[in-house]
Amino acid sequence: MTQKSSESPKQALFAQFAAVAKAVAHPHRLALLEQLAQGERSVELLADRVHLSIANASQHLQHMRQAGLVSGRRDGKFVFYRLTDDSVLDLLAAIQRVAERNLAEVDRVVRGYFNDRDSMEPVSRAELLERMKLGLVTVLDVRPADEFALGHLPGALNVQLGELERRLTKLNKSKEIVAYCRGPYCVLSYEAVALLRARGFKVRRLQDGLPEWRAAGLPVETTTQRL
Amino acid sequence: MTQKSSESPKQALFAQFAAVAKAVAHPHRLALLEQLAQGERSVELLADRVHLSIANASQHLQHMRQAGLVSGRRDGKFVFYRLTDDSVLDLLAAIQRVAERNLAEVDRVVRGYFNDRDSMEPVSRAELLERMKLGLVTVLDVRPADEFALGHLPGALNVQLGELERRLTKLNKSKEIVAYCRGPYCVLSYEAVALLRARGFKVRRLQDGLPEWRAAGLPVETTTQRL
DNA sequence: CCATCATTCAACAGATTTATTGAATAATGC
DNA sequence: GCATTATTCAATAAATCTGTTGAATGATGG
Repeated sequence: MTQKSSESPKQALFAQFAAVAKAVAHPHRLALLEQLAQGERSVELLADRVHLSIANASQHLQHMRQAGLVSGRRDGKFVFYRLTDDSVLDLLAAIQRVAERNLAEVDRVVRGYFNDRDSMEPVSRAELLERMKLGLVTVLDVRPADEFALGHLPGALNVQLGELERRLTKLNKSKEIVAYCRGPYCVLSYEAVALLRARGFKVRRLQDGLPEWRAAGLPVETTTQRL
Repeated sequence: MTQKSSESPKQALFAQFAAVAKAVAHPHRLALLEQLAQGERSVELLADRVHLSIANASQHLQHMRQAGLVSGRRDGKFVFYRLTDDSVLDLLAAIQRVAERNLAEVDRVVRGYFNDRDSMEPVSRAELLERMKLGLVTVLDVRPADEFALGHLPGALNVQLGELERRLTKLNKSKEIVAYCRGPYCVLSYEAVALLRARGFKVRRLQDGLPEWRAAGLPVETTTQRL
């Protein structure tokens, strides 16, 4: 982590860039970052969500802090971590894109969710915006209620995965549904799409999650609006 | 590298994404990728440029191939590697951006090249295009001649770092100079800017390198045009 | 088919990373 | 001050990653 200044500047730069890459190169850390993409979180909550021991989560967070990916703020007994920058979201999205395009294995995993690969094409932000204006789509937010309450796409319905089946009848079968959830990594939306499609709905998922939507300066609602 | 299918799909995805990140999380591999961003290269040439043993370079390349970052093609005795996809360029650029924004250490290294930090602001592709049309800038390509011959920005001058000082007098001091070289990581352009600025020229560097320019679908010249 | 060259493979030691444990620090409320 | 809670630190063992070496493979040309 500490760099020798004896190296050539070029090598020193590469070493620094590699340090950034290393900081995201671990499944647990990616999971932590996905959580943090939703907003500030305490160490305890993060550890719980990602199923890590507190000490381990703390260690990973510190590692990422050293690399400049996250920063921590102490408030009373708690330390709240957050992403330092929107550029971190870009990085996560870039990793996902490379993985999706290049890795047969990701394909295999994703295919487990979908019968028909072609129709899993995600909807871009721009396309969704346009179709929302025309009233053509039902926007579905599949995140937990507390995250939804803190901000969601305008007019979105919040239905968690577990409740989805029960509430199916209330969904308009003629409108296309667009599901979204967290960051670039959220798998909930994949699962929701798979479930709804199996029931005959026309569903796609949003390319990115809420953090990217927010980062793009698009409108976010905070009022709860339930099915 | 090989993944247990016993994991939850979510964990499996994270593991795959982490594998991609790991594949770029090493200074030597970043150096190799920078070379590959210029175009196909044989293992031997890569090993030489990055100062690695052949076996070591081969190992790193295979590692990256497994992660889907590069792909190899055999032609006679040689194996030529190339980036599988433009999405890899995005990933490299994203890493650099995070590092530049967040890491004090990168700052320190870069500052070693520049006296005056504010004026090191890079020029965006769009801005450069516009100023090129208006004839306001001299575009300077500081890559080796062979790379230049294979493609460069329209009207660019090719002067390598070593020759730069000798050819100074032929540069128009009233026009702004924009220097560029390889990918997002190329340090040559930083050095060129530092040198020229020390001589009183008005210089900035292009935000990205040639690969990004090409990937954006912008025009590339192949005729050699010398100072 | 043999010699040569480019690349890959296999095996090993050395270095780095990770998860776990238990102790240390920091802030709070009584 | 003292007990409690949240987080960090330190030490350790297990796992993984790196670079080197020398041998194996694949392709070419005589």
